[in-house]
Amino acid sequence: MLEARLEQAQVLKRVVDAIKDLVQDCNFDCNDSGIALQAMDNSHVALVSMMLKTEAFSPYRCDRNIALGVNLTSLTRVLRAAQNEDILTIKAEDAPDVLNLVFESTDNDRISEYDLKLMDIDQEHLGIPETEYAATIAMPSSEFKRICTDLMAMSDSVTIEASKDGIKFASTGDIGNGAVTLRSHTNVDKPELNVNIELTEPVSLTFSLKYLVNFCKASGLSNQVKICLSNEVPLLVEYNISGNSYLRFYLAPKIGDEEN
Amino acid sequence: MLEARLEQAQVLKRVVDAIKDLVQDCNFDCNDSGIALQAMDNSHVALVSMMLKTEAFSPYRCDRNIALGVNLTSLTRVLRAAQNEDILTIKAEDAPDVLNLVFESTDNDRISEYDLKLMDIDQEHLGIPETEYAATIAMPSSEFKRICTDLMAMSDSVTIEASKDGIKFASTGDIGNGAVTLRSHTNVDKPELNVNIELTEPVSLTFSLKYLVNFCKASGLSNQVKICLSNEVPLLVEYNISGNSYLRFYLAPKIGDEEN
DNA sequence: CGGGAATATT
DNA sequence: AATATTCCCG
Repeated sequence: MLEARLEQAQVLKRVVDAIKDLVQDCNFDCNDSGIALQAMDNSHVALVSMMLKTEAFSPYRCDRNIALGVNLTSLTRVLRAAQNEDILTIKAEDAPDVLNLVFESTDNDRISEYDLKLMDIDQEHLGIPETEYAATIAMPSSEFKRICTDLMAMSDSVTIEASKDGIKFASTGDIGNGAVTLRSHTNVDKPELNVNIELTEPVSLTFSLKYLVNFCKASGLSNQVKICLSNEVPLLVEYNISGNSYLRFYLAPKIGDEEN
Repeated sequence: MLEARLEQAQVLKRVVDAIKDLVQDCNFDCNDSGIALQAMDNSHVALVSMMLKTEAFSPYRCDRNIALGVNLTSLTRVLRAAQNEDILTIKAEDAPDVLNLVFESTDNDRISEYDLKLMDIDQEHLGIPETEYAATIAMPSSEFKRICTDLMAMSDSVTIEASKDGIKFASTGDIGNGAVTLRSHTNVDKPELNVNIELTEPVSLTFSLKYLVNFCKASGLSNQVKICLSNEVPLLVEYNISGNSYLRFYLAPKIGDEEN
């Protein structure tokens, strides 16, 4: 059986909220190293990869590998009933029909318990190759969110250009064009504001802003976001969750002249 | 060429926000004394007049007269990308296709740069006669805003009556009627709360509240608002911006029995 | 003063 | 349901 206790229900709420518009149904793959999720969006342009390691839970117990096939819309509905500060325990049998979620409020004596029906989902197994990226940018997640929503006002696409001078997000649209440029920046007092750019070669790629804005729903998970780019390869946007856990989004670049 | 640096992007954000629902497209007329804007609303009931003198900028440079024809909805979209505390520099060539806006964040190393496409707009040149008003009222802009929104709950119109006793805003509607009366009032400690009434003869005029509520979006520009009235003449509502700069709204009175 | 959250609205 | 606005916290 599976039993995993999450100190902050918020973490799962945010994860699910950030991916529910991309993926309708998906498996939560549970084993003795934690809970993983991988799924492509309907149009097969974006890929979501979540890993919640055992350390994210206390305690964590998973006797054998289970795939929990969940409808994310239903899960969202259930999670809406959890306060952000609630303690969330998820449980499932070894061959489960339902996923059991228990919310305990920290302050008052309320316990909410939900059973969510599970479904069988075909595993389209997704091998994600480890890539050495030409450019790796770490920046405040709020800043990335701001840039994406701001540029969304100009266009559907953004060209991300990483060079030794910095990283430039640029969009061109009907009413004009816009660009935001960031330089590496280290703030000793507030490391969460750091902008760090590591570059082996210059990169310039164009992406759909709609997807990027969607990814940014995960901003609450972490102060910082990591953006990895290489030519001809999907962009990686990564939010770290306590410890080695993470929520990653991959997005294929637009090619050719789509970049208007 | 034009190059004008505004210490606080907020000022332009607020100006544009206050007029964008009245005017869709208008010229920013730039010359060596500053940047001016005059436009009537679609129904030709209200007139907006903005003047940003050179002193509002540092530095300010304008080699020759330029009319920058701007779609205010597009400009609003671009300005939304500016933080209130950003330093805003606007630039244009002598015969420009685009207006260039640069936002520099004060703290971190972000530079956002936007080009907004310009359009040709026919100058309907508006001579605004200098008027000696029968009544001139200065009051806190927040107070004026409150009165207008409160009375909006009763009616579409407000009758403003200035007499030696004070100024009275009165509305009559289906559910009843309401009136707010202010007297001159000097507060030594907090001059921004002053109410000052200067009167050469009593005045009573009726105006559309919808427009007045709209004008009040400019309240953030100044603690005080100046309201000038004369019989048979448009109302003037003026917000001062640092120095001699201002945002003025003119509104024709309702006539006859429309005043319900 | 700015950002996030909660709320009201379309 | 998504967005715009307002309130409150950091």
